[in-house]
Amino acid sequence: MSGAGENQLPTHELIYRQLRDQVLFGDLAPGQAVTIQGLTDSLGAGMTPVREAIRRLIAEGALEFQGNRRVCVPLLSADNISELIVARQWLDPHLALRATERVTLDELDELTAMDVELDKAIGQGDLRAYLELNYRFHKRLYEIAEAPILADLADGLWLRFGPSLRVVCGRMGTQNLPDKHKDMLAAMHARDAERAARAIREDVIQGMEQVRRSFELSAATN
Amino acid sequence: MSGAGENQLPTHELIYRQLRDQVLFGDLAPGQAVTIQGLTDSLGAGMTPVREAIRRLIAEGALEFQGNRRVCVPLLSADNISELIVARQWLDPHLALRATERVTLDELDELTAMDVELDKAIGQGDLRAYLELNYRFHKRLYEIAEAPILADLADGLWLRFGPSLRVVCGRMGTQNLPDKHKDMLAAMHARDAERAARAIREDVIQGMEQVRRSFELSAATN
DNA sequence: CAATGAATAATTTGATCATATTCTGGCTCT
DNA sequence: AGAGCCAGAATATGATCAAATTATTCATTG
Repeated sequence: MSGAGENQLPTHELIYRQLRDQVLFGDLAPGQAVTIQGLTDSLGAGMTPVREAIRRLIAEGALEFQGNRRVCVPLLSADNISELIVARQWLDPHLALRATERVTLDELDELTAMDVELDKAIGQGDLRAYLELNYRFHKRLYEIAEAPILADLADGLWLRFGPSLRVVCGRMGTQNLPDKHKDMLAAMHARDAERAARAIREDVIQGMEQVRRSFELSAATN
Repeated sequence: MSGAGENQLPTHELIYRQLRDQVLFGDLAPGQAVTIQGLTDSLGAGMTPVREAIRRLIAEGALEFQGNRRVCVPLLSADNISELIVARQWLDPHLALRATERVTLDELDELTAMDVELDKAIGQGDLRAYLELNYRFHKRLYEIAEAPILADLADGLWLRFGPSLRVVCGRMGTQNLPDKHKDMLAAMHARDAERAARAIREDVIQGMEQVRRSFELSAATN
């Protein structure tokens, strides 16, 4: 068991992760078409792995299959956004509560370090870094909650609003981005699960309502 | 435009649906291995469509990828079951509440008819029919709620406990299966959304706790 | 005569399959 | 029991066929 020269992941897994990140961090715009042949070219892989990655992302709601045989990045409706808000408003606090009951001091340090990085990204106006770090912060929280099924559900929601989030943040700049993480980390330190859950709930609401407002604005101007 | 000889669905979609039903209604036992070549033989399709169907089901949590290149039907742990109970206890009542606000009289008749069929299946001890009708009843409710994302989440949970549910019901017989549907239908008729939500919550708890108890028993005897 | 529209041709893209290659797991032999 | 070999299954590629969208042409009309 060297652990060093371990086999690399299969191609379809790599393609999946690349495409997933592109959706999650808004490299693909909402409504944009995704073609198999386009990806075989741009990612330099055969069609079988690409097909599998696309099917997976469709199943997760990250991509949309359009009746005919076209695939695209979903364009959210106002109702969709409301649903996402409702779902996250329940899932995220629930997971934060569980995480507070289970978190170790090492993990708290880890989360704190991530939040420092996050602040740095906001300060530098680095949108991509903000999106990535913010996601990883929440994702780490899901893991600590030790509820793999609920974590899967919460994780899947990010894929659905990722593209829209990028658009919204691109318009508003990185200054007034939500970050209630400090409240939450303090609550976790104090082992006050209820307060941690409340803090996360506010973080979620603040971020998601921004998406909703931005959507309503763009709907009005169009 | 005859509309008669419309094009049949693509093979990968057909394979997906067949496999999905097999998982959902317990034709595949928990822990059972699922091989690509086995399916190409038994379903008479090429490997590409089979691969795509399997990836999709893995993404939905209906199948499990086991590190190496093996795939199997997931074996639930006690913690997994607790998570599923928590998730359904929130999702199903929420969707029932929305459905009550939107349901038409025709749809109520439709649900009532399904429940009659369900009673018939229970009376005849037809387990497969019970599982299928019970699923379709809840699924129809999800559709009526007009919340596609939340419905997707709820729908995905069925795939996770489908195999275990079959095992449990097989052990207990069809007599004391949960069916709080009559309470719920009455509440929907009266447009009492809160009561409908409570009824569904009891239905869910009753069914899922049975799974949990059965799991604990089998864990104790093993 | 210019412009619009339908019908058809051409190109692009998706779906499926057959085949080659690689890796895992079991079995045997020492 | 441990190392190496063998069988079988999964991964990945490219070719082939089918479908859909786009481009083009021609006829008809104002």
